[in-house]
Amino acid sequence: MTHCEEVCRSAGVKITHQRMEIFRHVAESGRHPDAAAVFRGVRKRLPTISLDTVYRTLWLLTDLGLIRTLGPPRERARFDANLRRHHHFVCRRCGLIRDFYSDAFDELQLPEAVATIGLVEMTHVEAEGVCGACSRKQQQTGSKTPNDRRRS
Amino acid sequence: MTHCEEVCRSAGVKITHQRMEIFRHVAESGRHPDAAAVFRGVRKRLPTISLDTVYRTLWLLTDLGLIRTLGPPRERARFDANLRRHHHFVCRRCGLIRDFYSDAFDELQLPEAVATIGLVEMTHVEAEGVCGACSRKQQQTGSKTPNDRRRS
DNA sequence: TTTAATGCAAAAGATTTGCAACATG
DNA sequence: CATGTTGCAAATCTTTTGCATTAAA
Repeated sequence: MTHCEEVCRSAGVKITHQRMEIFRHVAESGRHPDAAAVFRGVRKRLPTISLDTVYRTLWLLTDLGLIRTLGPPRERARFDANLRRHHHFVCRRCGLIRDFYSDAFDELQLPEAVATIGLVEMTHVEAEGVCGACSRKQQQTGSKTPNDRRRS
Repeated sequence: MTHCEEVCRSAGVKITHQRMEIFRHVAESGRHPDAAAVFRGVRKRLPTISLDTVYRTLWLLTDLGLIRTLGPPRERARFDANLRRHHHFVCRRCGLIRDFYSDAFDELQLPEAVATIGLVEMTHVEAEGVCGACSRKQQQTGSKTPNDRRRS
């Protein structure tokens, strides 16, 4: 939080109420919100904030290195203020992402073949599955035809 | 390809020209195209195909288990016809995704803490970096102000 | 021929941009 | 007070849906 202010100051970027609340929301919610989720959260404290300010600020904080994005660039981004090395659990049903840690994973050696694709800057493990909440909720209502399942 | 036809047939799903071309494009392009990319590719052979057919078909093929999606659900999906267990290299600049294989990664043991989050169905490693093409192209033009970098 | 699938057009979402009003330093 | 930032509205882009037409079985 203070770190955020320092970085902004030394980058010559103004410290506004909006920016601080947006950073705080990403940092405090252990979740990995997308822009819309940040907007909903921040609006509770700053009811007049606009969605475009949220977008602009999230990308600004990313450029300042205060937060990072998850997933490939140019896609609906999720933001993460956890800069420690970590790994992700991703829920297939609801998209929830939670961090976890593993020294073993941190020490993984990439196969040489990867070097031919590009220069790897970091690696992390994605564990896909169904989160507790989702597996409690939907106990498989039994969809017969394939199309039933499309984008709930 | 024939496998695709068999699965469609036994699911009572009609085998159309569009469906076969869409599957072929995802399967043959080693890339992991999103819907728009599939549309562009398939349009070369089927100039009258519509984007919504591409969307509907991609989700249908996913439901049939013929392809799978990458990334969290409900977000701009990328599709992958490689059903072998594999891992991904993701380019930070252009979003390119390439598969690679590693027995060591396949044998990873998850820390127990993950079990409290949810039920893991599979894990894979994401290696982030810059692909060959991108590192050749942009040799850092030297952006000073942070905002220069926003969504190239 | 019957039913499912397609293509079109419009609707619904998500994200970005131009500009006048406003707040920070 | 000067400039960078915000909020609004409109523009773009992505994805989904309703419906008449077409094609597969």
